[in-house]
Amino acid sequence: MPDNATRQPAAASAGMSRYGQIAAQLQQKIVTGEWSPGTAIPAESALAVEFGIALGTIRQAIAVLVQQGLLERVQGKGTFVRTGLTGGSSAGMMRFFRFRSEADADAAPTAVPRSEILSCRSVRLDKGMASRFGLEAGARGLAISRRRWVADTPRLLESIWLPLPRCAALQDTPVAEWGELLYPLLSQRCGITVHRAMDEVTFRLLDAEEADLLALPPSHPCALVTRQAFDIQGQCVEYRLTRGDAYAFRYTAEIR
Amino acid sequence: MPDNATRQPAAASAGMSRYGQIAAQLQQKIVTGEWSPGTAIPAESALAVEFGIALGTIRQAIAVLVQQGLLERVQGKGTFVRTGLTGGSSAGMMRFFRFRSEADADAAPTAVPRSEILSCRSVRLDKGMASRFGLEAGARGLAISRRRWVADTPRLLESIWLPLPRCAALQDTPVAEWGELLYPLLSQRCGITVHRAMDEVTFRLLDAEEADLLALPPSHPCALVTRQAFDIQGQCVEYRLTRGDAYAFRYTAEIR
DNA sequence: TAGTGGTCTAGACCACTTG
DNA sequence: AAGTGGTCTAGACCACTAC
Repeated sequence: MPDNATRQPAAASAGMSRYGQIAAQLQQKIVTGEWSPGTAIPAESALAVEFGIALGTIRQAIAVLVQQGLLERVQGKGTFVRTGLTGGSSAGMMRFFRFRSEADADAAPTAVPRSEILSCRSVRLDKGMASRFGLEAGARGLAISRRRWVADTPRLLESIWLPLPRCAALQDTPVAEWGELLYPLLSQRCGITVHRAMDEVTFRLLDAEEADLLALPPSHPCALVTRQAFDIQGQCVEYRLTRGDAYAFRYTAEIR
Repeated sequence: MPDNATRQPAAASAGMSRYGQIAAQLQQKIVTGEWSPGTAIPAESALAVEFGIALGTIRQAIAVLVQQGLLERVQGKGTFVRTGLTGGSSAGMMRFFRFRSEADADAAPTAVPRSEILSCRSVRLDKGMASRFGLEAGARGLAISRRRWVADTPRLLESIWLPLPRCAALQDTPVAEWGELLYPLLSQRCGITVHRAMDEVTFRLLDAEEADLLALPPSHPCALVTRQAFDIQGQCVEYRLTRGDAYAFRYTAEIR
């Protein structure tokens, strides 16, 4: 067996297992974009040769990144860098709400809501929002107001903030061409991959303007979902507030 | 290498990998109680000999059950059958609510609320509840009403149903000896291990009686958590409705 | 048919826990 | 010192996917 010390040049090998070090190196290739989302990484056998380790060890390293959601294995085809979140039913707001069309009682699983951009303008970010995006106080961002419809009824109200140098391309895109989902747009226009998001749910009453836009009575109760989305480097790329009828809120969680 | 056909007697080996079959057999030993919660299972080497397979294969089988939450590995000590849920902060209702004492603003992480049993009586279960518990229509169950306090303030109202032959031992235990948590009680008195639970959250308004018990105004908004808890065999062993002030509701979820 | 990941073996040595 | 799980090797064959 070759000597370990000659194999690990100067990496961050402090108390880390071999496959842990390899996993970190693979993660670097993904985060830096050397391996881009959707593409296949080299075969296990090739990587084993490249790193000078056994097949089982490179498999263990890959397993770590699969667990983290960075890679995806497909039998017979290869191992692929995962595409970011789409904002569809699994990651989108519809997993928090169950809206019924007025017609049928327990309707079909609700599809992606139609998006109506109410406003989109460049604003100066307050200190908290700027630091969230890793910008200096006073930096600018994009503030978007969006209303989402399900079957001819306004259902969700969203206030979205995006960091501005990164998302400038959105300003050059007519809102008519935005489509229904934000994340595919961020990917295509700004090269931003949303890899992870944190949602926090609380409860309050609608103010007069919100109630009007949602066609609900003033002071109607609403669920408020606060989302922070992060790219593959762990940088926050979106802050969003979503309001929807509290009586349509329905969320299921499994414990252990 | 020994012949495979001689090694797998008559198990459910239909299209299943070797470690998958072994995992199923280990799961049987846990579910049937041959290996009880909290105890160590035989060492990997012993199991490898017992099943006539390589160490790596038994490790893969164990990994499956660890992933399922049935086993827990501890380096240097052994592999243990996991103890059930406790209903503490990780699995309990406090992960849905953030109550503040009136004194200090952003207080310490709230501990387990004190439990006050309002009533506990044997009732006839309706058809839905009975079938949930795997009982025939008209079977009996235990209906418990419980109020939970955090620092001298009533905060949560719970209605709990339990299947009756299984939980009969609770009727012989004075409520003064119940303690603050239900699941340890179920474990000690009835031998029931709660292994998994499903929570569903919705919003509605408190009725007059509920509001009175929670010292809140009538028609105050509340979060309603509906829980079904299951034992290690997958049998439902608890149905619970929990109501708490909607303004204290706060839940965080990570996506991907 | 060639290439991929999936399964499995039979060893070895290491790190941690316990008596 | 003995026993446990954790890591790693260097092979083998199988199942699936593509061309």
